[in-house]
Amino acid sequence: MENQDVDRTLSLLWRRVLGVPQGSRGPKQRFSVDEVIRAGIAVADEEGLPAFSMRKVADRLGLKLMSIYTYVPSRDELIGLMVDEVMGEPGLPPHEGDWRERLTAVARQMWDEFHRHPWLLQVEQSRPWIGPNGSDRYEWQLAAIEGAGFTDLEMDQTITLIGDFTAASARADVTARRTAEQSGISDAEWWAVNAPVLERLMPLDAYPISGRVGTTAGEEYNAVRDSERSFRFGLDRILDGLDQLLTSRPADG
Amino acid sequence: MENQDVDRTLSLLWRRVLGVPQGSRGPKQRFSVDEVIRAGIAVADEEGLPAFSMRKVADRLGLKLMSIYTYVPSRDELIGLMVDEVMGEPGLPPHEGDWRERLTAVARQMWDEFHRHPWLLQVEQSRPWIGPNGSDRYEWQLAAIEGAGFTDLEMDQTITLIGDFTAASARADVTARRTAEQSGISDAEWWAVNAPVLERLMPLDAYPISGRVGTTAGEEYNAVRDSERSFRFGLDRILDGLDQLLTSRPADG
DNA sequence: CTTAACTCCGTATGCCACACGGTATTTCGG
DNA sequence: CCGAAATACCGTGTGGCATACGGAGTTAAG
Repeated sequence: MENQDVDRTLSLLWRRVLGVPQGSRGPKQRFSVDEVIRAGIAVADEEGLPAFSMRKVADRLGLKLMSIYTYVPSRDELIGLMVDEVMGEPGLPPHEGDWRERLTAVARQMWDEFHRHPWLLQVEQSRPWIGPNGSDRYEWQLAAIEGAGFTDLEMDQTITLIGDFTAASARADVTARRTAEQSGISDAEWWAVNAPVLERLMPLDAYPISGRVGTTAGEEYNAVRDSERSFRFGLDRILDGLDQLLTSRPADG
Repeated sequence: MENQDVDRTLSLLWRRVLGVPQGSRGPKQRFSVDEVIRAGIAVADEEGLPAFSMRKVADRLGLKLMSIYTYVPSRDELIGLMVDEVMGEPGLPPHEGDWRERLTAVARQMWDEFHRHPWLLQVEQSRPWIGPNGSDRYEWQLAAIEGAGFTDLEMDQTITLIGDFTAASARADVTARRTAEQSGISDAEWWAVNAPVLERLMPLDAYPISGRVGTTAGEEYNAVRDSERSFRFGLDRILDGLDQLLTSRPADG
C-alpha cells in the first residue's frame, strides 16, 4: 500500500490519482471525502472561516461530530482540501489575446474567486498544499505569459506579483463588505455618526493632505473607497511596469 | 462627559487626546491601558494571534482573566488598540529623495513592520480603526508623493497599491518562515521528502512550464522561493508603472 | 464462525471569550 | 465622621471549540 508512505495530506489531495484508501473490512462509509469537502465549502461560504467548525460540517451531513474525523484527519486538513477543490471550479479557459489581456484574465479569475468564496482570504496556509487543481492552475497562469519575453524567474515572480496584489485588493473589498453586512451599518452611516467626533479629533490642519485626498476620494467614489476601481488602477500600473521591463531590453526570439 | 457619546473604540484609540475616563470614586487601576496594550503586543509577538488570549495577557500582568475587561471591552478591541500602538513605533522619518525613493521607504517601513510583528497580518479588521498613529502614518505616506504629479484620487490609490502589495508579499514570506519554524522542517527538507511522491503525481509532461520554471527558480534562489527578491521585483514593477503614468501625460503645475 | 478492521459516536480534556454578580476598596456628599 | 455610591478585581458559570480515547456495532476475510 504505497499510499501509507505518502504524506497523508498529499494522498488526500491527490485522491483521484491515488484512489481513496478504503480498507474493505468494516462497514462502508456513508459519504465520500468529496461530500465532506463540499459540505465544508457550503458551511464556509455561508458563515466564513471563523465560524466554520467541524460540528457544523457534521450537522450538515447528518453525521455526529467525531465521525468527520474518519474522513479527514483534522480541521486544517479539511480546509486545505476545500481550497484545492474550489480552485478547480472555474476551469481553465483557453488563453486569448496578448499577454496583458491574458494576465488580466488571470487576475480577474482570482478576484472573482475571492468574492465567490471570501473565506479563502482567511485561510492561514502553513505549508502551501500542492494539490491537483492548484497545480493545474499555476501551469495555466504561467502559460498566460509563456513566450512574452520574461525569463523563467520573472515568470514566477510575475504570477506571484499578480496573485499577491489581487489577494490583497480583494481582501480589502471583501472585509469592507463583510463589515457592512454584519454590523448592518453602511460605510456612509458609519461616517455620518463618527465624522463629527473625528473632525474634532483630527483637525484638518493636522492632516492637510489626507483631509484633501479623503474629501476628493469620497466625492469621486461616492463612497469611502471603491475597491473595484482601486483594483483596476493597481492592476494597470503593474501591467505597465511589466511592459516597461519587456520593452526596455532587446527583444530576441 | 462627552466621552460617553463617542464610540467606545474611538475613545480608547484617541485616549491621549480625550483622556482616559477615570471616575474618581473607587480604587485606582493597578495598570494603565497602555500597559495592557503592551502586554498584549508582547504576547502576540511571542505566540502569534491564534494563540493570543485574554488569559495570557492577564497572566503577564499578574491580573486574573476578568480584570482585563475593566481596561478593554473585548479581545477585538484590544487587538485594534495593539495595531495602532504598533503603527507608532517606527516614527515617521522625514522624506528624502525623489518620489520613487520615498515610496520605497514607505513600502520598506511596512515590510519591516510586518516582520517585526507578524501577527499584524493575521488581524481581521472589521471596520478599519481610525487611530492617531494610523492617521499620522497615512498623512506621512501621502506626503511621500505629494507634488509628484498624481491626482488626489491617484495618491490614495497609489498608497493603497503599495500597501496592499507589501502586505501580501510580507504575508507570503512570514507564513513560510513560520511554517518552517513550527514544523521544524525546512523547505529543502520538505521537498527532499515529498519530491519523489510529487514527481510521480505530477509527471513533467503534464506540467511543462511549471516544471521548467520551478527548476529554474529553485536553482536561482537556492530555495523554493526568495521572498525578499520577489518583493523587490514587484515593487520595481509597480514603481515603473507609476512612473509611466506620470510621464505619459503633460506635466503641468 | 471467529476475528480483524472499520465506521460511527459518547464522553472527556483542555482550551477559549465573555456574562454576571460578589466583595473589597476608595472617595464623595453630608 | 459616616453612609452611600462608584469602582477594581475576580470567582463562577455558560456555551463554544478541536480533538484524544475508547466502546459498540458492522462487515468481510480467513
